[in-house]
Amino acid sequence: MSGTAGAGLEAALARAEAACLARGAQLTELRRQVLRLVLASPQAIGAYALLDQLRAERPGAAPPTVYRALDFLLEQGLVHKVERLNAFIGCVGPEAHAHCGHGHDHPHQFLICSKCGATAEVCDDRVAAAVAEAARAAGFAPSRTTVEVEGLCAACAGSARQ
Amino acid sequence: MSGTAGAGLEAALARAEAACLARGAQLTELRRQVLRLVLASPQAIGAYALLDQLRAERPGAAPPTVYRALDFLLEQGLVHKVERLNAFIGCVGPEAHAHCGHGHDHPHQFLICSKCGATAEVCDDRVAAAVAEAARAAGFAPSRTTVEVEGLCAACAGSARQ
DNA sequence: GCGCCGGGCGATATAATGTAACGCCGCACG
DNA sequence: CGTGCGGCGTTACATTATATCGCCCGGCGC
Repeated sequence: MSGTAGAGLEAALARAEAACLARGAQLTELRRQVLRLVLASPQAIGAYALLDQLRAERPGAAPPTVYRALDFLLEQGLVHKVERLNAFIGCVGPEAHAHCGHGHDHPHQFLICSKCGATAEVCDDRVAAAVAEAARAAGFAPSRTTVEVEGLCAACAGSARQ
Repeated sequence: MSGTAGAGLEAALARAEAACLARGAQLTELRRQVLRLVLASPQAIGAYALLDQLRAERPGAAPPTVYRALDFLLEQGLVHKVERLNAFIGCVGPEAHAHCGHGHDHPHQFLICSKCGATAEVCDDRVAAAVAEAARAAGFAPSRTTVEVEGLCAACAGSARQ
């Protein structure tokens, strides 16, 4: 369900490069490698799984190596963290959201399948609006919002009698 | 902001007891102790902080001690986990929500103040509905939902220039 | 009574996730 | 040059969570 296939991956990396360039941020080789791994993963991937894969290209890699790269990618909105899974997932692409009027810090929600583990990112403005309004009603000034829904994805719900 | 004060704490424990009884679950002494500590905390509290406090009454306590109790309390809906903080917070009370038509697995959202750390639980049906609808639109069958908003609470936003 | 069984828990060990701190290196800038 | 700063290697450590084994105790059937 997730995971950016083949050529799409290269395109996504190119877009990421451009986005960073436009903002004066440097997508270094290490960061690009980590981003590639995250994007290539069909599911949300943990930092240490990422680390294992990274070591194929970069034998000396240690936890800080991958966490620093992830921090950068998170700041740039190129990946998101799925809190419920303590795992990371590539963002569909900030510019993919540009068309709906959002910047690189766009609102997003996750749908996490408890059966197959697939995690889909959706971008529903009504959810974002409802959350923002509920917060304001409580006198709260929101900065960042996490919405994660666990359940059964269409494929799993359809293909299985439980 | 959070934290069930004095007499309210005892009342909440009594209600928890009754809720468990009604469902055939046993609120043992250990579980009651842990619940009391969670409810008494003014903020969301980590498992290990809980463990430290628990050891005052129960010197031999170890991580599994507190995690097992927390698992039970989570299942019973007596506490919630705040994923962004890896911490736990007492539920306002399932029956406090009974009046708005929800069971012990009621929808809820958290407002987490980045300045003072206070975490407030709110229960907004419009948010829940928007999330449920967005999920259904994607062919997704939701079971459990996490909504956590980080930002500035009314007190911190009001009292501070920054 | 006696034995069995299951839940709750003590206790030890270990896994998984995340950070702090130090220092090197390369590069831009004066 | 020298100076500063960002990126990264490296070591050590902190924090969060789980696996496993085994005891005890209470209920239940015989």
